[in-house]
Amino acid sequence: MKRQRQTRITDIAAAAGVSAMTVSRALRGIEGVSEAKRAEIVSLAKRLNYVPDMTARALTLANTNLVGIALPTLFNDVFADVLSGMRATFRNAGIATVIETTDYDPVVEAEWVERLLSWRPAGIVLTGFDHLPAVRERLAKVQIPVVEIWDWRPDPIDLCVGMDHEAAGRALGAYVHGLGYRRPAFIGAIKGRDTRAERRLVGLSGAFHQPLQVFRPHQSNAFEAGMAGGRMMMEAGERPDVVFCLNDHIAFGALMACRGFGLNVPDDIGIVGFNGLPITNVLPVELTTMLTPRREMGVMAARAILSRLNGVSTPRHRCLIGTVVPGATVRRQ
Amino acid sequence: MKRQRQTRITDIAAAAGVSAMTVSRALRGIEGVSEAKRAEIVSLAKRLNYVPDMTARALTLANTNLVGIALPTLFNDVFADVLSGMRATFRNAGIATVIETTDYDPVVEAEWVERLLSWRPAGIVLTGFDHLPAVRERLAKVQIPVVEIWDWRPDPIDLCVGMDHEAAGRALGAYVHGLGYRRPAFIGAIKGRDTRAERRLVGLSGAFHQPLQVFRPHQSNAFEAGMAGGRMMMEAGERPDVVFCLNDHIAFGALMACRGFGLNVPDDIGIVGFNGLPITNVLPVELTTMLTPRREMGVMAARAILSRLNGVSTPRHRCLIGTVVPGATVRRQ
DNA sequence: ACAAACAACGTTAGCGTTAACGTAGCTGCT
DNA sequence: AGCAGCTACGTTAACGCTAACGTTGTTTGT
Repeated sequence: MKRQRQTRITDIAAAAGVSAMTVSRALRGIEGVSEAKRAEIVSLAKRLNYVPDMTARALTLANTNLVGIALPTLFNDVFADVLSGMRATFRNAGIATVIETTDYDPVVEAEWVERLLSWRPAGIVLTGFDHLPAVRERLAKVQIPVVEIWDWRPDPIDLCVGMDHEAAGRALGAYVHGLGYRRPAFIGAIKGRDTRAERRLVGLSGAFHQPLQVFRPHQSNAFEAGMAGGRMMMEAGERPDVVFCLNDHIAFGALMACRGFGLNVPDDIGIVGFNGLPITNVLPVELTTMLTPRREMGVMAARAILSRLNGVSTPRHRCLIGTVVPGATVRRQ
Repeated sequence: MKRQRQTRITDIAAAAGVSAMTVSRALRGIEGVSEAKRAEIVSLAKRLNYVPDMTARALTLANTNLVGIALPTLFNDVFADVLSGMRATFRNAGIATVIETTDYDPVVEAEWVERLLSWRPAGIVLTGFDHLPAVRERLAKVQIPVVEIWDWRPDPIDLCVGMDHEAAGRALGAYVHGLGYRRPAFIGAIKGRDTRAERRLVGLSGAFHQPLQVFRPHQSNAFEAGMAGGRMMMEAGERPDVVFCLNDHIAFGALMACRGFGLNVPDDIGIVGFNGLPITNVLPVELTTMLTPRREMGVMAARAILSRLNGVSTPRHRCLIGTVVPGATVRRQ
């Protein structure tokens, strides 16, 4: 369906009896137009329902104020938090954001990157480091700032603001190991989907000097996955004395599953979450977890891009750290 | 910062020794190019890292494949569900989506609409009916499909796919009233923020033939708001016999608060949620709630826009309904 | 054998906007 | 008076791409 012809800048120019350039200047607030004429043009533009055409503007300026952001999912307050900080920062800088969810699929991400690039974005934010080689190559060649967030690796495409999840797992594991737990388990998701979680698992193993017993429910919802994982754990042979969960929502589901089986937390089994989401503040028992600097991460990622856009130098790496939140779902020394 | 000069279609044309038009045809898969030449051009485009420029394409075609979607928040699985259905449908139709969150602020929405319109979108999706008059006027004039979702009203700007929240409240209230409850309360959010919730409240009052005792915690997180609301309720004078919550997450928080005060649910007090989110499947006691057709709503909203774009006639209104989920947080007859 | 039909291209012009440059008229100074 | 320096505009060309139309060479039908 062909779009209806919109009011153009020349229509206003004709109506006002001036040149298109004067209208352009007037509407953009650029000097070189008398105040009387500017007021007249602005009111005329409003009356004629004029809407500037960014596609044309982008064409002449060879530049847009768009930043694309790829996240794995929106069904996770973690990314909503990151996004919130990021968008607020970009908005204050007059930059519009375009969001995409990849559902943890690098192919979806790759297709999105191609689509996005064709809109000439000013910057790109990607979650994690699991990209197709083609994406890395493409973005390495394009001269626009790229930030990889949430995860942390030594070799970002361009910039990186994230967490060392292996170190986080190690820190959290060390804390719990220090409390005397010796038979750890892990409830996660489908193998290989969430690489960050897998790396935390590596860190946990390191802290316990042994591999963890791993349960991988396939439910897509975190609460349900947690409950299913908890049940798998109950029905497994050897019962662990503590279970680390991919995130707090899974931990909550696991907690409910354990209670359903008549187990006492933390006396019979310890439960540990990850992220420190608000739900932990309303649980019947305070969840032991690790608070992650999500909003801050979003803000810093946005600032990194803004620095690049303004030609200010910015460190290639930013490695933030989480904070262990001692709770009552593990027995304390 | 001026963007680096990208490979243009004419660069490829020069390299291949053909005209720009032939390259354009070859890359878009339009007939009129021999297979041999097309293959050569495609491989050349890849080698030269060519990225088509949508801003230029949109300019000539006076058309984009973008649909803008405004949602109040992403910190709510309801909208994540709606969005999921909508994006999947649009994606299958080859349409890209641009998301914005308004944080329930009509002013933010209005600013976004202006920004979006300047990108010449093919369609617009708005949540609810709380728009600035200027937005209604603007969108009524623009000849692009607009769908208002989630809520339902007789006078949409263009199209409407939603729920009659007053009727939903009445239905849910009638069910609970029928169970013998007579002193209803409501835990919501800041007054006037979520208009749909307010209209459900109206429906509830209707079903009970009396106004509800209303508690409005100010916490932004739903879990925390629920717990705070529950506490407010405990500390209030007259104790209700049943409390309706704005959504399931608030209901969970309220449930925890009630338990914290030593109350038994449902014997001492009934608790009712809204939406039927997955968390209800892992709660220690099955939550009485109303299941809302969120994903379906997203799919239908997207289809409505697609119909318009394809010139197919589509009904102006679509009114979906929720389903009462009888749970164990109210005593059953 | 010759026109008609067709496939495979090329040419032109235009989409709406803005950077860069040009120009007219006025002001103030010597 | 004459000129520099300013303000307030206008003109031109270009951004990258594609619709519409034009052109060439080849095939097909009779």
